Amino acid sequence: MKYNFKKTEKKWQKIWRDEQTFQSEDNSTREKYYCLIEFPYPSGDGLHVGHVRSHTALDVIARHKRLVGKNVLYPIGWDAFGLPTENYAIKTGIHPADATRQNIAIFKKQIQSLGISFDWSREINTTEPEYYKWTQWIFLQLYKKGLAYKKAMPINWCPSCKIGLANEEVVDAKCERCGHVAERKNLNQWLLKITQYADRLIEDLETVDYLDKIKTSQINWIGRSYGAEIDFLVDNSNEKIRVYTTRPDTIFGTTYMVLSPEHELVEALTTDKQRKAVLAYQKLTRTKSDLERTELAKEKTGVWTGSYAVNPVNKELLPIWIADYVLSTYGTGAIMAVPAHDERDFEFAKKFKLDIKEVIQSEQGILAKAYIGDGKLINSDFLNGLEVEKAIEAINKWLEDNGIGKSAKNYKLRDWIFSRQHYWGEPIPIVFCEKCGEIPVPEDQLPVALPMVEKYEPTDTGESPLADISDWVNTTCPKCSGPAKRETDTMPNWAGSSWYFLRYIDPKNDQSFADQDKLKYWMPVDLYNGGMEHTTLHLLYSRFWNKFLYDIGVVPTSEPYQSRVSHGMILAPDGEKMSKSRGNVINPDVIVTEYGADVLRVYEMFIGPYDQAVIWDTNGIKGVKRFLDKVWKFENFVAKDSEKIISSLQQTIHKVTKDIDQMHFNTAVSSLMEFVNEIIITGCSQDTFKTFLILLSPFAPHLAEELNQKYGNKQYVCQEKWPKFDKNKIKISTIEMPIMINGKVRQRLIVSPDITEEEIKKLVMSDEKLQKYLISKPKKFIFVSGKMLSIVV
RNA sequence: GGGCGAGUGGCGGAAUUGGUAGACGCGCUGGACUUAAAAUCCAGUGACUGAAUAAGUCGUGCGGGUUCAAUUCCCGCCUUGCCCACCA
Repeated sequence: MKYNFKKTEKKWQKIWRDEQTFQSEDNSTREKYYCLIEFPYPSGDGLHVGHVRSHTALDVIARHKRLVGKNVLYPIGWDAFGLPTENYAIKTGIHPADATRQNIAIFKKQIQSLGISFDWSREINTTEPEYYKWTQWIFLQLYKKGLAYKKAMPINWCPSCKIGLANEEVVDAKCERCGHVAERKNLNQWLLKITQYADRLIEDLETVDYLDKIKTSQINWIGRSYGAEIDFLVDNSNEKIRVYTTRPDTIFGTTYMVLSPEHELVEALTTDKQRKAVLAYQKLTRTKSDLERTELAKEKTGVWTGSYAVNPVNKELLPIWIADYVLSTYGTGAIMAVPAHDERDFEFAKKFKLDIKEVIQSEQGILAKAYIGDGKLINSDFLNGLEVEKAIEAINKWLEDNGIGKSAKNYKLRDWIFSRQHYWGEPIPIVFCEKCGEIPVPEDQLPVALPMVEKYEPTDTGESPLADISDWVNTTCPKCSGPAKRETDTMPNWAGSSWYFLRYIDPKNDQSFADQDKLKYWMPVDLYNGGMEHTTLHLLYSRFWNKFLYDIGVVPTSEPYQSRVSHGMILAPDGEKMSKSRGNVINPDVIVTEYGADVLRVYEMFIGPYDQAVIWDTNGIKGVKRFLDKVWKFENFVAKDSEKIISSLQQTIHKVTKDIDQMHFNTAVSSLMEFVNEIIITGCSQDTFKTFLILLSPFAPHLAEELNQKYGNKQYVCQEKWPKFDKNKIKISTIEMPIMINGKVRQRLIVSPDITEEEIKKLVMSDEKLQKYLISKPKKFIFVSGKMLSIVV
């Protein structure tokens, strides 16, 4: 009888749903296992085969953990605020809330057709007031602790999306969303002080188990460096310039100073003679987009202010320049330039014919390029003869003793720009009162709900569309009850996803974001999977929020995720990224309809190493279908298993268990295939076949359940016990042992696996084929028990 | 320019405390079944020499090295993917 996958898959999905088979227990004495998949953004495009890959992979793990007796939490929800939905609303007039609802319904149906064992009773949605009430609540806690503040600042501005962008959202100087070149614009923005957590975000990585490349990318993004801050007095003036440098040891090599064009001292330091040039340069850099600045990076530009600074160590006069290769947002926005030992300074000095003074001994001629390596200090007075490391210690002490500077550290990480001038996001719960100023909305008035509107178009002024809704904007001050206005900025996409893993633990709680006892039981997340594209930002932001919540005593662990893994992308058959515009998208629904969910699941697990990018191959699906058909049609049952089958079963148990643990799903599937190929030939007992069905069930749950039932098991496969590997049951009577002569395999002998060296030598000496190689006397035997024999003649 | 990773049959890929390279799957070739096709089943399938299921040579990006033995370890290159790029 042919396997009716459509009927069977529907049948089991209904049973699982009706009986709530995969619901996690909150008050359990069993050991917990929390596995988390990044919740999808319910876009209008529907589910992607990439979603299927990661959701299935963690489903295999979740199902396996249940079978070994763990209380598993494997939840799903929707990260539904965001620009695409808002843009869709602008285009079609459909309210974002309606569009979101529709998209979620589609995603949900698609995911459910795959038989993923999510606990649907915990489904969450970041756009529901019951959810974002708590996102706003967390913001208020940050605000209370002084970690949220408003500041006028130049932001990256996308003139196409009409939205402020965080540094992280500017890619190649372009808007991450639409690709339009980003500009600079001054706006009042909310910021979160993530920089205050920079050190802990680096150091606590030692306590978690992430892939090394993920840890590295977190560390690089934070970009901590150690150096010194040094004050340089300005000649004929009371002003002083503070610089940050990682190489204070080279201070005697300073030949000029550079301020960023935006630096606050520029105006005071500019002489009348230079004023015109300086103003022109400032204007030029202001209008330059980031892209132009990047593209022109090779060519250094700058202008002299007309002033000089005094080098504190030797009183030399140093001309003060402004140049846009010095960034206003990093360090102090000013540098001491040491062209002999810094590539950028060298380039600048060459172009403007400034002095180059060598202070580190090197073999190379300094005229060709800057020397940035180690060596002994020269031309540096009291530092002469010291190695770089020692010299840094010495100069730091000198600076401190003389009150001129001190050692310091710096980060590339900036505070997180948290404002967005858009409609479809969480309103920031702050009001502005004419009398009382900036007032947080009291917690009992949360959520500050998004008002229903007809128009979502962002304004050209940069204000949020919410600013146009006077009914909503005008409110009363929670403190004095006088007239007040609401904050009209909304939160970025990253807000709701920064804490969703906590909400799954207690999704219906209306007293707090989650119950403390439940949090203590479930946290931290044991396994977190997501794409590489989120390993810097989302991971950093959510770790920051969790640490903050830990500090105020409302979550039990400092780190939210015990381990983090990432999946590779699925590329289209042409080797390109799947995209609508290329027309090479594979729709998972089509595969499910044609072959069934189990085939799609097993195929995606078999397609290649989980952490690597793979190319979709429609032919590969046929192979998986053949495999599952063979399992369905299997009927070569025998009363008693052969020794060979008993051993093979144990080896398969061992391999599949190990591979699931290590996320080597492709080789787990291939060992299941090998086992089936074997029992088709030799036959196996029904018990052995049932054990095999348990091994298969995480990958092809519907088929495994159906066959399990067919062979009379009342209990579902998903409620069985995972078989235990028993090494003692493996009995191998003979092996093929290769005999190597001078490094080449010349013969293979069938022998017992525990043959001794003496016995195998005897066999070799009497072997006909080997005689011609053994005419000259063997010098050396290397015998690896149970593996091989190597002979040197 | 910097950081991390990857290069194995016609294709996706397997194998690393150094120990039979090419598991498993696709594709391909031949055969069985069929009026025919699809599906299914059986056999074969790294390259080369060879009538050969005799024997042998070569073979894991390229060039060296260590070793009885290297896809695996070391040195030097090439190619390619991803991430970050004026961070003082």
